[in-house]
Amino acid sequence: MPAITLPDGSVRAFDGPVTGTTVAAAIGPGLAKAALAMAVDGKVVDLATPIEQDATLRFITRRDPEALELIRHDTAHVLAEAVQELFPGTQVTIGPAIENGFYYDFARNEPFKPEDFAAIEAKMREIVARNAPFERRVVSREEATALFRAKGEAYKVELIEGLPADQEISLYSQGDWLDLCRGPHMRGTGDVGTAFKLTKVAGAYWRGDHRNAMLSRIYGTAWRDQKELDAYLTQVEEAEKRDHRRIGREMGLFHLQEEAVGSIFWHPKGWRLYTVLQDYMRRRLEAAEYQEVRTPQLVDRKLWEASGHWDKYREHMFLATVDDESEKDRLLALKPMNCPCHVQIFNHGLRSYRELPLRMAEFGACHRYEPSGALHGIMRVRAFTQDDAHIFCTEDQVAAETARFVDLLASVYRDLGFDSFRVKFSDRPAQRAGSEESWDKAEAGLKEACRLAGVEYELNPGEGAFYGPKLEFVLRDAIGRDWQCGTLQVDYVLPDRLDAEYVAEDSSRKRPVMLHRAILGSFERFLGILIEQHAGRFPLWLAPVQVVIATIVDDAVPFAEQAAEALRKAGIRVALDARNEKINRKVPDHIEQRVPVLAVVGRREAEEGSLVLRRLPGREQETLPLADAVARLVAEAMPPDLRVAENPVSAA
RNA sequence: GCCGACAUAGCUCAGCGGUAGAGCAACUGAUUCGUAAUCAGUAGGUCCCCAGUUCAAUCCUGGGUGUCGGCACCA
Repeated sequence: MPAITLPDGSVRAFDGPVTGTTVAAAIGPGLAKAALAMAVDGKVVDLATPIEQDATLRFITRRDPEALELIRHDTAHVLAEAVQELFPGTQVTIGPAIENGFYYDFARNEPFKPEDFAAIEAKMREIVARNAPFERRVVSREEATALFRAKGEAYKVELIEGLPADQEISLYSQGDWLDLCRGPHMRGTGDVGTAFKLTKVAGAYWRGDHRNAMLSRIYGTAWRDQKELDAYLTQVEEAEKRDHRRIGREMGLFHLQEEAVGSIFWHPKGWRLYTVLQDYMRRRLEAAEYQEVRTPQLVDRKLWEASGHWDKYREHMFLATVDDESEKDRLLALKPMNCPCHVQIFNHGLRSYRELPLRMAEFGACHRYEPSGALHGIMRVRAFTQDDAHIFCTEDQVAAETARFVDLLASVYRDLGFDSFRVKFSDRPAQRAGSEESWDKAEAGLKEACRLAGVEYELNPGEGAFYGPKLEFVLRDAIGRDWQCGTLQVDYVLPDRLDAEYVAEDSSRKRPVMLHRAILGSFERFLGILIEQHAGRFPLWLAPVQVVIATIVDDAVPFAEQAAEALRKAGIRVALDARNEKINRKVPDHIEQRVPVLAVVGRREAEEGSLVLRRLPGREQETLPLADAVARLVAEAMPPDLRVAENPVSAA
């Protein structure tokens, strides 16, 4: 006699087990029509699932948040049926709902092509129109295996065999077609609707393992209705407009070419942006009591053998030799990391415990031979510069240094326009250096440090560095994408391998602990993120060109030059546009170039010695005497770390 | 690295088995103009590279390189 509690608190009793379909019908025809699935005691299940005991029940309609996942999952099933109807012999594997859509992986000798989409989508619409009910059936393991084996679905057989012994095996059919699936599903294929679109094909390894067969994956997007689909497609277009590669080209920041794959040619404007960021970081590090160093690019393999890189990461390292008989036995490697070199500086001379914690920073230029398929604009390159530092400290200092670092990192992110970040804790990976005891110690130490620093994290098992556990700091950008930037890694291994030591208070020799840490990660990657975050319209203090002075007539040029000089002397990055073009033309040109401030000078301004300031792409403008304009812009362009506090503490 | 697509002027793109075209940009000239693209003219190409097929290849075939979308990788 189940008593069913509805979201409004009302209770309905039934004589025996009832399905959601029955309950919905009992409540009203409108609901019966709208209910796609239901949440029983919070768990989403098919509407046709019998409810046998007292429960709370909530119906899921198209407007509920859960509907999207159901729609997408069902669309994946419809896709799979369509594909098997059109391309006999294709095997199905898995097809989950994902953010914004779904995919389905198929095993087929010939991969699908985008040209196939039109036919597949047409068939999908046909299947949706059939509105075959999704019917769930629980079968025995043997029955399921035999069924899929008979259909020649080797991957499904493998999936079934991999399921835990106690797991129920369910099949979902839609008309004549059927799939191994956990569910839940909506009532029938008609509930999918028509707001879906196949978006791309891609290869994907079976079970995500590169040693396995390559499957053919079809991606799609699916929404409640056409309006949502259109909105999504528009949003994708907008995201493309922020692509750092596109903006980099449009603003003339950098370029890439095949003679230096994975390395960036920074153009003057791009390099200005880079150095502005670097100058800022340098000030922050100095204020946080780091000492900056610079270490070699080319280092003998001996050091990499000692550090352990030669063993574990040789295939990612660029090697260099000299074509000279006397050098024939020397093999150099471009550094992929800075840490071994920093230990060399630490080791140069006897260190005292009094020097710890010793924070050694370097804007370290590194080279790594990344797989060709991983390269992506300036975000994933083979030559990059880390805002790297290593903190040599005692075990007791790890917690305080972690807290200190997290404070610095949070403040830097805030200054750069990112208000929140997530922290992931990555523990020991399969391939690693160091003893189990040292890993136990390092992991426990870092967790304790997080606790003391008040850092909340999510666990990221098996993703630590080969020498130690790490914290990863993940930023979310303006359009909701996540970027892993900062990192903090605890390392007991490298000091040992490279024999770092200091003289302790009791005059014994002790090993320091090393904390590897970065805030931006790499300048290249971070600048890519920053470009996309701001869509190229940087805050004034970061903009490569802060002000353009645009003239209206030639008579205004001498004063415009004078004004440019005044701004330049005041530290403003200014350019003069004295082209023989109308102001009507200059305005859109500089909007496209994402110049933050346009200063217009016509005959009138030249005569009275003023500037008309206009914040692009806005339309408002104000006229100021030159000196006032300079003062105003200087104040506004001040980097956040140099700004005078809003409410300065008065001197005692 | 793997699967697929793509590579034509600085940029965006069109084109065709008979050695290429537009718009914008560039350059020259005219215009001196008041806030979202002034007018006219000129110049600009190894059609990614290397082979092959063909009387003839930018186009067809094969190989390579790079880029793009995924997958895998990311110390």
